Amino acid sequence: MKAKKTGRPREFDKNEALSAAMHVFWKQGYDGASMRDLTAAMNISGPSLYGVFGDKRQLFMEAIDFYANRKACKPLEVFETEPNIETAVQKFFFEVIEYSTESVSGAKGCFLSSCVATAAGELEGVEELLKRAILDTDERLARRFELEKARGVLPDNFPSKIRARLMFDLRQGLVFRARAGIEPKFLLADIESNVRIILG
Amino acid sequence: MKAKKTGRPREFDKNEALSAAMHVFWKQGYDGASMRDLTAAMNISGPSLYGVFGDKRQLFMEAIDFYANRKACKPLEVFETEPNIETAVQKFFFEVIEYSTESVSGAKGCFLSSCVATAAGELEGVEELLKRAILDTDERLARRFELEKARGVLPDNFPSKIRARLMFDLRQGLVFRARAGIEPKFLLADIESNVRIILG
DNA sequence: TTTGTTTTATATCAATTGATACAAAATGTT
DNA sequence: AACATTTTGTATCAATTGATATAAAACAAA
Repeated sequence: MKAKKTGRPREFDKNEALSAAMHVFWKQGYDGASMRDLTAAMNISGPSLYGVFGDKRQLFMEAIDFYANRKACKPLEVFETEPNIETAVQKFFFEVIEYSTESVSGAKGCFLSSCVATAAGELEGVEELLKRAILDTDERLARRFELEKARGVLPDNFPSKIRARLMFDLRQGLVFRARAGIEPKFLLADIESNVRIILG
Repeated sequence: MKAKKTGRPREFDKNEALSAAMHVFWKQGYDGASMRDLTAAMNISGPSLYGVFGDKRQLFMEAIDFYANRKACKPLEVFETEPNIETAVQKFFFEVIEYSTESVSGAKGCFLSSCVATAAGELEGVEELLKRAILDTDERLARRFELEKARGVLPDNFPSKIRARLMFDLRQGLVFRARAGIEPKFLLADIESNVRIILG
């Protein structure tokens, strides 16, 4: 698959560098993240960055793709693997709160909503990537609901697509509040009512 | 109230300038909006801007205050004045979709979520302003529900606060989707189900 | 008119921005 | 060994950034 290349071998892992870059963007925004901030966090030199990623915009686009397609967002993963649907919805929200409030990397909220959404206003091509990420997520969520309908757990008239969008939008509210510094305990308090709204 | 001042009179309206600045921030983000972008849109010179607002950060903070406290956000206004509660909720979402998708100023989405939320990650004092704006909105929404309970329109056990947060979070989902370029017709399609979820 | 005060306009500052030129270093190929 | 290719590190570029110095302009008070 990966052709052995000639020339001096790269001394860093591309995905690790991408992840580091994503967290800088996540915390500081696209314009707020300088190339020096980025190279420092990625632990590579300027020319190395440009050599691999092209320029700042392309690095950003790859970071979005990394987040949306490669990283395997944990809330979604949990939602798809937890056997019981009610628990799955619970855990989904729990994981959302977990990752949007942990300030280990200093980046609160959600990469898509706190960073990519802002950049969508001025950076060519970003809006389309964001739109695709949203619609894909809607569909992944709906797919699980459909599965539960087929298994007879959810009623036949369960509106999977509407509830999937609802679930995603509620997530949006959570990460927004997290970004604003509202404490996790307040966010956790609404999980149960959210679950009832989505499944009920 | 406003003492007559000596010296050369100001040649521009502060609120108009603030509104213009807000729309630039809205579209381009805090870091993406240069002082030159701002002065051009506000139609004032650099030194005038600094003379009145101090610096870029203070201008931004005033823009947030302008949006949250002075501007009288139209969706909220409509929600509070429409007599019928069901229609009020409908119109609230309709207005949200209206202002977040109209690209007259080129700024889609919501100022708070597409711009302020990003800046909250790095600009001192912004997170607190954002938090206050969210909690205040929660309360304004809940107040209307409480009013309807007192009037006997909503049942006594109606969970006003929870539904207020739910309503605000659904709004968050809408403006996020709007920012991503999802067409208004798709957003409008979910209004009815949103209304039923909030009041039902 | 004179004085004091505030705003305006021009011009420009030092610092930071995204991005490169260049040569040395490290590999595969011949 | 000699060559081609790719990456790395240093040093630096022109352009843009947020912010000012300066003096003329426009007002009120004396």
